[in-house]
Amino acid sequence: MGVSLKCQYGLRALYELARHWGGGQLVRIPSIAEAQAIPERFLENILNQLRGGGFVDSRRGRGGGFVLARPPAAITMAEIIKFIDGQIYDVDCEGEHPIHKCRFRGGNCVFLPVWREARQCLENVYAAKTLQDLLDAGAGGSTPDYCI
Amino acid sequence: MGVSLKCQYGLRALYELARHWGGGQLVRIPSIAEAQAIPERFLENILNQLRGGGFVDSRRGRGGGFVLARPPAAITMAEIIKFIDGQIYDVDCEGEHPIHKCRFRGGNCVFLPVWREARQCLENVYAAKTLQDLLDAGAGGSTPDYCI
DNA sequence: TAGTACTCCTATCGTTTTAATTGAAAAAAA
DNA sequence: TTTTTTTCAATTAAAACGATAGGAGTACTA
Repeated sequence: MGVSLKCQYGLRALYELARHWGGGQLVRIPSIAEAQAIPERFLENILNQLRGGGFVDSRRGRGGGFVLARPPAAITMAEIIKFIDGQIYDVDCEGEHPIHKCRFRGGNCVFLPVWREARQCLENVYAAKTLQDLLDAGAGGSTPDYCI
Repeated sequence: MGVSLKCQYGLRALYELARHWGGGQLVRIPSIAEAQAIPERFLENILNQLRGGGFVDSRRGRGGGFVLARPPAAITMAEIIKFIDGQIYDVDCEGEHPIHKCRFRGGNCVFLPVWREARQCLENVYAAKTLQDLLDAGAGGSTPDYCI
């Protein structure tokens, strides 16, 4: 009903990579998994998926690991959530259910504008938050951030 | 990831009842189900639940049916969604997963403020929309509104 | 060039949630 | 008493989600 746990894991993983962004240093899966409390094998899947989306690069073999493919300031939460969950907020008449396609009923749906407004609202929030912003927000804290 | 289908049905049903609000006239389940394209027996469950929440009143037997328990202007989408889905937007560190209780980690969670902002944003949107507002919005349309 | 430490890929599994169905039982009017 | 309607409780069906598993591939090291 909000952001899936998988997506939260993805965000946390990317945040962790952002923390090691300086110097292009590679971070290994077990390291990320431990730091952010993510099931290791599951994280593997997620990072793999993120790699396909151009969010991270990886190197195999000894000394391998993952790096952010772009600078933290160039990656927004909106992108990440859309990529992993498919969409930020999914309530629309253009859904799976044929009957809900009110787009084809003359545009008279009473709820459609509301869903649109809601979705837009969330998009604005998430589009305004880059990994760099999170990094800056976290810099003030004293203890490591194990939470999403 | 947004509003559950059940909840959308609930909203549509209440909207339909709002349309018949004048004169306190009772509306039968098959009538609502047909008008809003909702599975009849499923709608039964939903209306029953809404009855428990004080959203609708009902009368059994011949000539029975459902009525809105309060005027349309006194029912917001936020209330309805919270009642049926449990919450409007559920991404928080105070989740089921013990590790996510960052509330107890000194309040240093980087994501928590973002989730809060997102949730608040949605709440504002839905709290501002009463059934009466939807009614007004729908009044301009020419064809009946079968969509949520 | 063999070994080893890692990532990569794809498939599957189990649980939970959600959506929907079913079969009666109670109430109220005719 | 018969019909029409809601009410209640339980069950099934389907989908989404979270997680797991096994092996294949790649790069470094000695």
